Amino acid sequence: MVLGVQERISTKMAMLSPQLQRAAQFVSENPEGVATRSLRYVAKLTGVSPPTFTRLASALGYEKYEGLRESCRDHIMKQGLIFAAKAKALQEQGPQEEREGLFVVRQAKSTISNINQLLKSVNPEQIEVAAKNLASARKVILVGMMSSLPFIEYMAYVASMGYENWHVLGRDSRSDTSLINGIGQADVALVISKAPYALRAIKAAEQIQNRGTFVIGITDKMSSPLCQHCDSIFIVSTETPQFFTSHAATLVLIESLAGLVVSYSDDSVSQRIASVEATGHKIGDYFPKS
Amino acid sequence: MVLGVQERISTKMAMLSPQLQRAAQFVSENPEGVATRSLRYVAKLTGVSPPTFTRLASALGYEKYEGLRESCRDHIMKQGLIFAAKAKALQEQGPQEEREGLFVVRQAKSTISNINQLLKSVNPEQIEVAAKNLASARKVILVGMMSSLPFIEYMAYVASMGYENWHVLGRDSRSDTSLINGIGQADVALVISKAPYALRAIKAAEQIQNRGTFVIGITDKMSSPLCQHCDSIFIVSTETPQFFTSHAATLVLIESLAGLVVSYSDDSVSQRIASVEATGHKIGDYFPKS
DNA sequence: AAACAACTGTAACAATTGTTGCAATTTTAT
DNA sequence: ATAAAATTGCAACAATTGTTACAGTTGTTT
Repeated sequence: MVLGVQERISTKMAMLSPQLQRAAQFVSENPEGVATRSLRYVAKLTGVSPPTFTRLASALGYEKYEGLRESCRDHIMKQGLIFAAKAKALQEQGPQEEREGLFVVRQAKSTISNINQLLKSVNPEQIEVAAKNLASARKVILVGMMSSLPFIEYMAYVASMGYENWHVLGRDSRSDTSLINGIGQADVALVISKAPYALRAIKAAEQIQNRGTFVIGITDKMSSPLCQHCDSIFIVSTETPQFFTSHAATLVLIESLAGLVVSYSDDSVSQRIASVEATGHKIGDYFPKS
Repeated sequence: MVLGVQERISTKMAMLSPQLQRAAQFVSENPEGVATRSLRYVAKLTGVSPPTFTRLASALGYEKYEGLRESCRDHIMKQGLIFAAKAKALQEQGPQEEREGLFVVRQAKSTISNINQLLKSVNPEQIEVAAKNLASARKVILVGMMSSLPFIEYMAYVASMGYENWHVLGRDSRSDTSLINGIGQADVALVISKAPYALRAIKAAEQIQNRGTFVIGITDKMSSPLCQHCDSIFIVSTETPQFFTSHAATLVLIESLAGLVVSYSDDSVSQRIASVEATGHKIGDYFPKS
């Protein structure tokens, strides 16, 4: 079988010179451009000299540049065919269709619809207020169990780059009690709970609120037991035609919150974020030069 | 508004000379060909002399042949944007981009665009194959560090309801080594790594692949260092206008994968999922009557 | 520190491109 | 039937294309 452009690039990318990598990345991201425009034009667009692309072609195992271009043509033709099938699938949308290949399309569709619903139902001001609260809190408690825990941990990870006072509750039960005992009115909690609602998350929200702490909740329905223990509640749908529920729309809200929190913080926070990443590079946590 | 190729052809087709009609028909049926190949090549394919196409261009109201070609390029690009039409509905939100209250909207917009790109670029068959591999693997190793870890853990959580042979690598470094040593050709690994790429994730993928294990990768660019250590790679964009990157589109892919894996499993798996949840209710993990 | 190899842009190149003038052919009008 | 008009392909053209040899630069090794 003949290899496609993308395969060739992903295999050989590592052993290419800097400029060739730059060219390769462009080809990988704009195969239509390579297929439809001239070498010189593409070179100018990439900010690389024309010969670089001739060299890239032979580095990828093509005899001439025309070979690479031919591969790009193939790529867009194939994509067009696959795409036609996807588009048709999207139109059909009949519930009788159990075709497995269109799984992603269905998932994507329901996610987009969930996101739209989030936008319609949510009050921008409410997000602002929540973000301001989180940014100015003495301590932030993040609560999430079961399927919600990963998203709480994602939030914690993002926050950990800029803040040191964000804590996750739910990782292990022993430390949880002491954490709850230490909080008060100056603190803020963010709780995520989706059906089926983890009892511990609801109980935790209740206890935290009883201590006078401001509780922000993210759940899936107004009828969720979480609602009654929150000072600010966000409803995000998790509906899918699939077996499992989808948390993608929730993630959009979380990412928005995280972004806003940073924007409400002092410069010291953004500086800390930058330095954390720089340190990571120095220590060798990250892959060099990307 | 500027007219497209197809419109121009359909309006003027009747008043064209025989040869020009022949050429026009070809253009109408193969706009990709016109966009990607040379005039002379297209002429030979159509069985018409080269000048005919130059004349067709001016007959259709283009200044030069390049104008016609440019129109064909547009036509190709448009195809990829059918899904993006959905996103257009969001843009009616207005151009007051600077307002902070629209943070969610911007986040939502870029997420939807990322999802669209996922649909465009991903091959349904490839997902099917990956899911089948995961479903039939002796052992599944999940790898993710830094910001990707929460999503790996989410996948692990979902899988844990139906399978017992899924393991997360990266929670602590000690158990990792022994885990890697125990794997072989019958196993499958799923690795997620986004820029900045965690060195440990890349190294892990490398080691795992060296042991003959099938490696499925999810990353953000073809130029990612993860690519070269994967047997199957998915590219999902994380672009946002914001400071942080967005993992929402990645989550859509993960959720699709998870759903497909279950659909490829025996009934025993779905039964197990049901019983796990039932047990959870009995033990009191979950909030009653939901 | 010197010698080496690898990388990359400049400039000249041969090939190929799109275009146009012209002549041969067909069509239309008288 | 004849002339005029329109259509079409051939061939020569200028422009642009992809390629290659060369030289300056870089970073590496001895």
